[in-house]
Amino acid sequence: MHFSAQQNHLLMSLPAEVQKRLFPYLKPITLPLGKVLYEAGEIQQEVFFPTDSIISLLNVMENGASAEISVVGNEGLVGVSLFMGGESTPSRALVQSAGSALQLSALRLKEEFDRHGDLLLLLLRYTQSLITQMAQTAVCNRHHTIDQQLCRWLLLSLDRLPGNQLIMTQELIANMLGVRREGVTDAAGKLQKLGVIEYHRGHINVLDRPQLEALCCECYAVVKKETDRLLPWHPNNNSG
Amino acid sequence: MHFSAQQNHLLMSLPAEVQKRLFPYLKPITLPLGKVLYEAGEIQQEVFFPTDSIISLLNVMENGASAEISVVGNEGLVGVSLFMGGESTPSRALVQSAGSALQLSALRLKEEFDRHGDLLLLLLRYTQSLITQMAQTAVCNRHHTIDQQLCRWLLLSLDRLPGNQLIMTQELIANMLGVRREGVTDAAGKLQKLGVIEYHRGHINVLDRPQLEALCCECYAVVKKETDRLLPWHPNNNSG
DNA sequence: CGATTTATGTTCGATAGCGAACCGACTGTT
DNA sequence: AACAGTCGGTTCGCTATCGAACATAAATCG
Repeated sequence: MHFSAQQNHLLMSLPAEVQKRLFPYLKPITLPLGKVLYEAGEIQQEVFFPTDSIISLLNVMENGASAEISVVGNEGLVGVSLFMGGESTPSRALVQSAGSALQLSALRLKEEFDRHGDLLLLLLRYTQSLITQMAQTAVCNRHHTIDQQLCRWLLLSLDRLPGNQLIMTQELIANMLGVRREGVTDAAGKLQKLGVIEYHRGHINVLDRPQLEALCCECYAVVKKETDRLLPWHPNNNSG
Repeated sequence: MHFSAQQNHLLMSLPAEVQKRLFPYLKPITLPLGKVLYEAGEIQQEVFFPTDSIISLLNVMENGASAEISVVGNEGLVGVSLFMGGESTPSRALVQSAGSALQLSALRLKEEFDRHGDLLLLLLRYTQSLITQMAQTAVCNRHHTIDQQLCRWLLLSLDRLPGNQLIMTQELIANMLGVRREGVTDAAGKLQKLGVIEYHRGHINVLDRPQLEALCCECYAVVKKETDRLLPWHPNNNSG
């Protein structure tokens, strides 16, 4: 295995045979914060398997207001519309946490997908977990306070990061949640007073994850439970 | 063709060969308002192709509050998790407008799906259009007023109905949108004053659809445009 | 027919979040 | 060391929506 220790769960779940075919075409890339992997409506030429980066899928409105509809980390891939058949989507994919990813051309992905083997089954299940996340985001946007949503968002990010620190300003979080920056300042202030997090100029440390989960709405748990069900993470432990 | 004139677009788009295989197994059923096609988390045994009914996919929260995440009419099918691989989903499918549908057993659907032919391609594209709808619902919930959302909801329903009338109380609409009934009363009252709609105890008549579209947020158009792109509706006009 | 249920209308106060403006403090640069 | 830019904190008034309670009229049913 010639890639870094931080790997992508989807890729690692595949049988050795599929890996052998795909891995030569995976191109490691680094993704800086804020990079746009694809714009709404743009024909996508590649998919991206994050390894230690986090990508947000955002819907952007005419007036520029935005809202995150799902998050992708090393449990998934960016670009499902390629194999779903649409080739593009009305959302934007934005790097939310800098890091690395493995890039694969649309051509190679489809070649393997069209073999109708393990990759197809895996990617369809992954897509269903994305659907779950979007649906729950819709509900959360309707019913929950900024405070709760911030907790959800922190937990989703934390799950996709190695440590307890996020590099993320309140302004950026506000864009993701589709709320004002002041609203995030307020919510984050409360969490800091409670000792749940600690932050300083774009660095957020989560100090008490259990309490964060307690303060969160049910949406995080619903998504997590369903994702774990759909994608029980068992690396295909082939050493070859 | 031995079914009623009102047909399902997905089924009609399939090549004659696939239709020949599937149609013998389609079971016509009638769906009364309020019927639950499946409950959250329940293993699904059938999929449903609405012909002149409308089904809402709802996420229901612990406290009973709900929100519609997408709508399915004769352009689609209910039960994507069957072929996506999850077998169940955390949402509920509820009959929003009484009518008919064609029911197909999971077994038969999967049999055809696993041939990796036209049905697979079609259903994946349809699933992508569902994803679009959910994503836009999330954004709409975040950024738009009840007034705008009611317009969106009316348009989505109208597109899936033959005439201009909806059988639907304000209470039920409120459940779909995840808002209070009073909010819907208010919004509907405004639309009636403007002469856009006319309603009376559970019956809503849309009088001025162009104006309804003008009052609506962009979300309706985004979803419609993308759905038309993904599923250009060309019936396979075989007379056999 | 009268009684009950259902659908809609109205009001009241409370509150979450918005938009705009402004400040101060920290950071990195030259 | 001075500066500009970034990040976070605070304030004000405003509006959409909520929660609750109650009113009215139409539909349904005994």
